Amino acid sequence: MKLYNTLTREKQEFVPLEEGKVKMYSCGPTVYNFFHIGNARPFIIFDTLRRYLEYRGYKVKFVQNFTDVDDKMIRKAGEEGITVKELADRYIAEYFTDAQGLGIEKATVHPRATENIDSIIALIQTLEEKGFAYAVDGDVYFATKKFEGYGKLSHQPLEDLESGARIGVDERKEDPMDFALWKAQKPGEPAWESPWGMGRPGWHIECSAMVNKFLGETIDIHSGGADLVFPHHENEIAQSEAATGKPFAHYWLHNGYININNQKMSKSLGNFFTVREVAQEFDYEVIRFFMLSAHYRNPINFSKELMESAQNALQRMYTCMEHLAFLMEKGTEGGVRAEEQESYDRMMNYRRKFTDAMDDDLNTADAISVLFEIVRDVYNDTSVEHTYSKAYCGGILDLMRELGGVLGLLGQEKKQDIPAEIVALAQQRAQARAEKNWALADELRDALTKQGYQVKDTPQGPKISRIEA
RNA sequence: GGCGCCAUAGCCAAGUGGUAAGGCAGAGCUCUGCAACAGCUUUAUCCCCAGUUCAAAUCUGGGUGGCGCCUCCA
Repeated sequence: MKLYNTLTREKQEFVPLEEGKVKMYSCGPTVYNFFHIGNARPFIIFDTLRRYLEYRGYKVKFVQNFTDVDDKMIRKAGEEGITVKELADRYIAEYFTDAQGLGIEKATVHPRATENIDSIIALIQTLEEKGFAYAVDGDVYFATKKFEGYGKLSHQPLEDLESGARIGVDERKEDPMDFALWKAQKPGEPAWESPWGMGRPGWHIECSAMVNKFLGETIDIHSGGADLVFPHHENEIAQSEAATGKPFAHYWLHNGYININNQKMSKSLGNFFTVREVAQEFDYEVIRFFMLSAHYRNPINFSKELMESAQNALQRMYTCMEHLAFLMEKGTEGGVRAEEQESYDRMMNYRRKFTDAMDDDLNTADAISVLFEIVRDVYNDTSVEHTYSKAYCGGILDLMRELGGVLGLLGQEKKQDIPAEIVALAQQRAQARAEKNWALADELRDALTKQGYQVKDTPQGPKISRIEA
């Protein structure tokens, strides 16, 4: 499998540190609000990477943190008149609601910054002892000039970063590029005891500390949004490698942005959508499908039209699965028949095409197109008028579930619970139709509609479904 | 100023040296009591110019047009 590594700027064959195992860390959300669709992209992408690695047989240890104390948290908690912890608890719960909807599996560990203060302090102390950090008035800063590799991820020499810096220079810092590891407490802020007095961790240090605590000094894959390359990930490398003297992460993966009308999504432009609000109009799965329908490193636009397009595309897959399920139900026992074998083998070969796509830097767009090729082949090779073996139909259906499952899709084959009286009405209508009593049939359909159900006469017989509000 | 990305049909989007995947929408057709569903068919020479090559969307150079990072940010 090849992965594009931001560190080397090329696609590289993935070789884990330890055979058969993968240690992976992804930067999680700051839990001060519902997460938006821009946040959702890395969650979905790297969940998919994790699923694929597991599909390939790797044992994956995946860690994703929650940043549960920072300036935004403190401000929001103040606005709402609750504690930072209450705010964090609330939005961590909301995170899991949306994440579950999106088919994002729980990480092996979801550490919270505030529950790992000890590790954070220990790491800062190590940096201080080794001369990479200095304390000023209860703040502690990382001395970027002391770390030789600074800039290797963003491929920018320190001088260039400095000359481009637009930040207001804090006079107490030895260098404009130095960043805070520990921040002294300000009145009313949550704080923890430390060798430098009461305070709280800076943003970057928590990831370094938690990677080290839960995964070790060197990990395989570190991922996040493209905007984290600098300064966040650059700083993580500096902190971790300065402390351990060892490589921090072998592969750095970054996903592209989501834009709204080619504009970056941002609060100041007011053009952002939370996953929660989009999910009111579209299924969570549509959001996931949309995210995976382009390569993860490309920027993508978000719009209602594109979501509708994704919704219809996804429906095509489910319809095909229903078609297969119908054929299977009336299928014959025993194995795949001789006359089905060629078709069956051809279908199974798509598995290889699918993994080839995924092996190529997680080309989910191509992988999805393979699924559609299967759909087309299914319709070419089968018809509701014929009978096939259960093994043949079921085999293809399972293949679609298997490959869809790798993408975290196609797991929603819904069996709607239709009340018995509704089913009875539909049966009466079917009877009326059989007797060509169209008037009665239409009357019964109206009755069903009144009760909130619609019936469609498909080649597989009448299909009842609840009318969505 | 430094570093980088992108430009493929109405829309979305793969492909990155061998003669343009896939999806959505549209159109036509099949099916059909009606309605709806569903299926099939169908739509491009790849931003422009020059070059390398037997062969380029794919490589090189030059344009043009978008965008991002360098500041909290997924």
